[in-house]
Amino acid sequence: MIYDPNRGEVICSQCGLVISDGLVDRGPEWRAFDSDQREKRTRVGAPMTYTIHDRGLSTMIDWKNKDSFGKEIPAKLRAQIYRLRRWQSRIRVSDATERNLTFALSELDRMASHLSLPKNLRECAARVYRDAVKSHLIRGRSIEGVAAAALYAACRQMKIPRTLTEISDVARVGRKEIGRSYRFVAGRLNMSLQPTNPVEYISRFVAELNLSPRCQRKAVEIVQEAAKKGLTSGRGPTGVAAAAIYVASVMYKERRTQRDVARVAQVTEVTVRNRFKELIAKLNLEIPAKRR
DNA sequence: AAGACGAAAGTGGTTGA
DNA sequence: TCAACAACTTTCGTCTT
Repeated sequence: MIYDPNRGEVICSQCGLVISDGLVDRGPEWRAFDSDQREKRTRVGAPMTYTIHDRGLSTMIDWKNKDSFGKEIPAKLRAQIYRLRRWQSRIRVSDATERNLTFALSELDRMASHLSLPKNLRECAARVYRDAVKSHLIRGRSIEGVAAAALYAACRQMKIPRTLTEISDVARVGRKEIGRSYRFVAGRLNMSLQPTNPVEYISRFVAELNLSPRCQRKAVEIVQEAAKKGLTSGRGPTGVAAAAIYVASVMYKERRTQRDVARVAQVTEVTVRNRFKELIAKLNLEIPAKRR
């Protein structure tokens, strides 16, 4: 058997069969030209991240009383290590702004977890929050509010939009305040704040309603047609998405009630109806006669 | 009985003077 | 800064399936 570290494969030396691949190379990522270099260049630490207040660059001292070889630390040194740990944690979150940042980022992570948002989204939100702090935009606003706003902004930037209502459900502040903070922060940071495309919502809503993929495709198509006729401008994107999905569900005889569609889109039935009426009027769509 | 429909009054935010 | 305005919501009554 031969181990090929460049490919991460274990290969049978007789026949060339790949026995196992995708192995993690645990060696150093540097090339070493002599034994001296090989000893110095070892693995580096964890990647930098925006979601930890010091970007994950500070030292951490483990709570275990083991040294780096896994051996027990003699009792004589325990007290010293203990003091070092105390100082380390004090230094890590030294002043008030650091503490606030720590709190905001943990809050950000809590909310993102509740909404099961991907990690890169959290990084993005953390970056937005840091920018807001740097530009002194938190003054007069609650940390929770700005954190929630940063999350909302990140969702829109990453094209994985969540509604303000969804954010406020997991936030500790009301929807109004989040909206206000968002507009303020996004404006001052001149982020690209284009209105959300209803299409971005469709896949999520469709999934929640257990509708077929072709139904989803139809809904997207309807929204695009509606956009051409100016039926989307000025309207709430969730309402438009909801109506399109409703129409598509009826067309393909997978009908969901207006109430259900309205619920997942977090709008009222009335709004779904109004958008629905506009769609069938201006798009001359034919709804298969009241039959299922 | 549940769903669809529509009218009327209220809310929060934008716009234009 | 204030009033007009459009979109959306809430509530409620009526009609349809």
